[in-house]
Amino acid sequence: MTDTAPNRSRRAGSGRPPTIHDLAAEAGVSRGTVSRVLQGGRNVSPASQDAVNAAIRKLGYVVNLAARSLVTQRAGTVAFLVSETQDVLFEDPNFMTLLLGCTQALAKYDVPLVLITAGTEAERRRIIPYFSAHHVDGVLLFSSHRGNPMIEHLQRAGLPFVCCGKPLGRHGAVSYVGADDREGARTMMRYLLDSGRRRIATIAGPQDTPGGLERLTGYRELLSEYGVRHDKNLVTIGDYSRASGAACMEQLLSRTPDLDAVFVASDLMADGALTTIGRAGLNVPGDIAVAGFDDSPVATAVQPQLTTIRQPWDRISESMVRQLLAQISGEGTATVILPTELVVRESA
Amino acid sequence: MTDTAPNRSRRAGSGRPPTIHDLAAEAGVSRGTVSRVLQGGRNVSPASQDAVNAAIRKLGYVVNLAARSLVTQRAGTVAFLVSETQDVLFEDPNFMTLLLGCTQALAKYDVPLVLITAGTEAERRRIIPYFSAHHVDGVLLFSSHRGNPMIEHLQRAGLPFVCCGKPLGRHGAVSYVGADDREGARTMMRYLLDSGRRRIATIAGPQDTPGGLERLTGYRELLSEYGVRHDKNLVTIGDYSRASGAACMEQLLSRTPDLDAVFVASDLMADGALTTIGRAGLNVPGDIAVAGFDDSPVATAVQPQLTTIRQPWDRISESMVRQLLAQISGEGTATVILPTELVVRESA
DNA sequence: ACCCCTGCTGTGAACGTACACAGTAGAGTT
DNA sequence: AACTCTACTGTGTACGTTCACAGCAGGGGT
Repeated sequence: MTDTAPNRSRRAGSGRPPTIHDLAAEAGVSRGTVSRVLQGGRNVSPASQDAVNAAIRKLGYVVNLAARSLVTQRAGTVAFLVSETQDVLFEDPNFMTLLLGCTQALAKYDVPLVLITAGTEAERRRIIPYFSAHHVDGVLLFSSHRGNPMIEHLQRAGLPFVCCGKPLGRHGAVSYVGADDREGARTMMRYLLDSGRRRIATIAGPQDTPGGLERLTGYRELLSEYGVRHDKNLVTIGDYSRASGAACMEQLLSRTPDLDAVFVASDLMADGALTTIGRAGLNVPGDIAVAGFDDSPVATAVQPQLTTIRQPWDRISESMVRQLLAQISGEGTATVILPTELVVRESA
Repeated sequence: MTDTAPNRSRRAGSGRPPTIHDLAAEAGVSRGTVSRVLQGGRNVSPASQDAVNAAIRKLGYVVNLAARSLVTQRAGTVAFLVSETQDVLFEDPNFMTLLLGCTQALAKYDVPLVLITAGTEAERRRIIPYFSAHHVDGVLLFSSHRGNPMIEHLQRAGLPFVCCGKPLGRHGAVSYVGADDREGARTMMRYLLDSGRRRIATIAGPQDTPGGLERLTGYRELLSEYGVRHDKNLVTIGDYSRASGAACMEQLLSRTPDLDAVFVASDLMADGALTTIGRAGLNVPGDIAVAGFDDSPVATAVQPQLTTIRQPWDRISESMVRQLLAQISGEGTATVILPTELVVRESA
C-alpha cells in the first residue's frame, strides 16, 4: 500500500461501496493514477491501466457522482424542462417522443436526465433557484407554444440550454433545434398538387408558434407557385388538438364543399378531420385527400393510415443533446434545422 | 468573523455561489449553526435563526446538493424507471399521467426525479451498476406488463422501490400501489346490468397483467351474481391498444350480433371499439352500450364520450411517492389499494 | 456551595473525487 | 557526459456540507 490512507483501510464487501482508495490499494498504484484511468487513461502505462481495470471489475467499483460533482463544480446531470400545462401534453404525441428520445440520447453519454415540470407561474418561480444554483449543467427546453418566460431566467443564471423549435421573441443568441417546417409543408403541397388536387384546404397550427406559421407559409407558397387561386375560405386555424381538427374540418366542409384535399398541420388534427369526413359519408382519399404532419404514432393507428411529413424526432432529440453538451463544454450557441421527409401511406 | 475560514473570504457576487461559510460570516454565527438552521432550526436561538435567514435571502444562498449528498451518503434523488419498450408507451395515456403525477408529487418534497428508460435487456444491464452504486435513493417502477426482471436486481442492491400495480410473480415483500381493478369492474358491470343490459360482451386486457385478470374476474362475478348465463363467445382478449380494441369488437359483432353492451378494459380499446361499431352503422349507446376503463384523456376526446371507471391517478402517484419516501426513511414495505369511481358520460 | 441539566454554540473531522504540482526514470540529443 | 524532453507516478489540497463532540452560560435542584 503506497497510499497514505487517512481512514482505516477498507476491504471489499465491508459494507460501504469501494472508493478510489480501495482501487488504488487493490491495484498497487496511487489515487492519482486511478483517477487518471477513470478519466480516460491518458498518460498512464498500459500495465497500470490493466491493474486498475481489473480492480474495478473485482471490486465492482462505481464512481461516486456526488464527490466528483463537488470537486468539478458540475452537476453531471441535465434537466428536461416542460413549461407547459399538463392537459396540452397529454394530447401531444411529440412530447413523449422527444422526452424518451432525449433520455436515450443522454444515456449514451452517461448523463442522467432530470425531469422538471413548470406549467404555472408559481412553479416556474420555485425552480429558478434550482437552476441558479446550477443543480443541473444544462436544460433541454420543451415549449410548443408562445414565448417562454424561462428563457431569460436561464440566460440570467448563465445556464446552457437548447430549445426544441425556434423560440418566439427576441432573446439574443439562443440555441435551438427544429425541423424544416416550411420545406416540409412545401413538399407535401407539391405532392398533393402533383397528384392533381387543386381545391386544397388547410387546417393550420396555432399562429403563435413558429411551426404553425411556417407550415401555413409553405402552403401558400406552393399554391402561388402552381398558379392556383388563393381562397381564404380554404384556410382554418386549429390548436393541434384532435378536437380542433374535427371542428375545423366541419367548418371547411360547410364553407367549401367542393374541396378535394386538406393539408393538416398535425397528425392529431388530421385524425379529427378523418372522423368528421367519415361522419359526412365521404371517402378518403377518393373524395378528399388528407395529409398530416409529424408522422406521430397516430399516423399509423388511424384508418386509413395517414400520408404525412415525417419529423425526424430521433435526430432532433439527438441533436438537442449534442448541442447542449457542446454548450456545456464551453462552445457557443448554434441552431440546427433538420430536413423532413414525405411518407406516403393511404390517406393521400 | 468567528469562523476560521481556510479559503480567502468571499464576498457576495464574487463569481461563485455563496456557501455556508459566507452565510456564517454574514450572519455572524458559525457554520454549525447555519447548518442547523438549514435542517429545520432545532436547538437554535430565534435571534440566530433570523440572522441566518436574512443572510440566506441577502446572498441568495442555495444549498450545494453534491456536498450534502457526499456527507449524508444519500443521493437526494429518486428514479422513475420505465422498463417497457417505447412503442407500448406511446399509446398508453396512463404512462404520462403517472409520470407527470410523480414528478409533481416529488416536487412537493423537493426531490428531483431522474427518468430512466430500460426497454431492452442490454439497457437493463447497463443501469444496474447505477442503482447498485446508489446514485438514486429509490425507484418508482413502471411496468404494465409481465414479471419485471428489474425487481430482483433492485432487491439485491438494497434499493427501496415501489411498483405501480401489483407485480406478477414471487419476490418476497414488495411495495406497490394500485387501483382496485376488480371492484371497479364490478361497479361498471353492476351499472350496465342495472341499466337493463343482459347480453354484455367484454374486451379484456392482456391476461399476463394483474389488471387484465382482475377486470375480467369482476366481469364474470357480476354476471353470476345477476344470474346471467355466461357465454364464452362474449369474451375477447385485447392488448390495451386502440387497434386491438377495434379488432376484438369486429370479432364480437360477427360472433354475437345480438350483444347490447360491451365492457372494455381500457379507454383506448374502447375508442377502437367505437370506431368499429360506427363503421358497422350501429348506434352508441342506443344499440350497444360501450363502457371503458381508466378515465384517461381519450375518454372525453371521443364521440360519444365514454362512460368509464376512473382510476385515481393523482392519488396513485402521490401514494407511490409517499410510500417510496417512507421506505427510504427506513420504514417497511406496504401495499396500497385505492378505490375507483364510476364516471357516467354518454356511451353507456 | 455544589451539582446536573438544558439550550445553544463553535470546531474538527470526515465524505470521495479531481487537479496542480513535484518528482522519477529512461530515451534521445548535443 | 551532460542535457532536455517525454511518459508516467505519487502527494497534498480543495470542493461544501453534515455530524459528533466539546464547550459555555445560566437556571433549578439538593
